[in-house]
Amino acid sequence: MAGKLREPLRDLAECSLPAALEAMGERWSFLILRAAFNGLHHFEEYQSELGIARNILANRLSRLVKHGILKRDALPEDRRKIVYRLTEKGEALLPTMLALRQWGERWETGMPATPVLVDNRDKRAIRPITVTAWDGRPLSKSELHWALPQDVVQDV
Amino acid sequence: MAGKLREPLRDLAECSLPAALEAMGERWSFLILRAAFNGLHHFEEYQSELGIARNILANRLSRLVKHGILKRDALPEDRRKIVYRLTEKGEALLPTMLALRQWGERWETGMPATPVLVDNRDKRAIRPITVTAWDGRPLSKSELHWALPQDVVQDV
DNA sequence: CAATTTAAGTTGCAACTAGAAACTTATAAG
DNA sequence: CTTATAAGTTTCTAGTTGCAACTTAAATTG
Repeated sequence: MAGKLREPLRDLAECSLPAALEAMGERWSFLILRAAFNGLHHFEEYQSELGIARNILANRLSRLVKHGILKRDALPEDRRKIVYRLTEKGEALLPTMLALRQWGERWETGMPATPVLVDNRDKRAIRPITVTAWDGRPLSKSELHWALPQDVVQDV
Repeated sequence: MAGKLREPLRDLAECSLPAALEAMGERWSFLILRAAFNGLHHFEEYQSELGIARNILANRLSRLVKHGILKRDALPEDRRKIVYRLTEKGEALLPTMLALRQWGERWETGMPATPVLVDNRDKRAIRPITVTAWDGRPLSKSELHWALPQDVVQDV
């Protein structure tokens, strides 16, 4: 049975992927989030940098805020200026965003990553996002199978 | 400068993330891909399992085929039956899909993963998808910064 | 082999969503 | 107190989604 990569799915709808997509919305949400990871904070910055329509941007920002991915605050020194900042929940999307970007690099654009994300300690680029074993080994599809939680060896 | 997670972006449009999203399309494409990872292969399987409209399904499948994420073949023994199978490029989306699903588990549904992906060798669940250092250490946001490729210590 | 069933789509049409551009509102600066 | 700026909202058109019914080609049944 090992090596067969088929999830024993009861109900595809009862899964966290649709829930995640519900929160993210779609295409523009990913691009807004990416811009947020890159330090953009203001409506006009997103608008001019992404070239998104203002109404769609307003809609997506409020959706992301509603889902707790971004938080919205007016600056005390100039209350016209609204700062959008990633919450902890929003920052937790970094692996997803990087995985998707790396896939695009490898399979769509063929471009090497630039700029790259670097580990402060050893000053080396991060390792590509992969599925890894408990001990850190990268795993390929043939080394994996799906199982129910109760059938899995528990962490220590 | 360390600890500042801001990508020095020249042009947000020249990035692999939009390219990846262009290939994926949107919400339904993720859900179709997920179903494909779970061993679904036929039009009617996707249709009844996902509850997607037939025209949208046809549209998304042909988009995924056009982008080389799925391949489409008629079975020799019954040429009515079309099999959609993940290509190597499609399988390369597994880390992205898992990362997004894990995020949904942690931050949206709160449900523990079930079923889980297991390493054939040690029979343990895979480690959550994270950003990892060259040597396999998981890295948090504060341990990372963006840099240009030429400024990064090269692999060996 | 004609009549029926099945798998995989298409087509038609109403409802919804995206997008460009002009307009509004609240605050701040001169 | 007039003008400028940031962040939206409105309006209107064009495109997309989704349901239901229809088509097409291949297989199965009588």
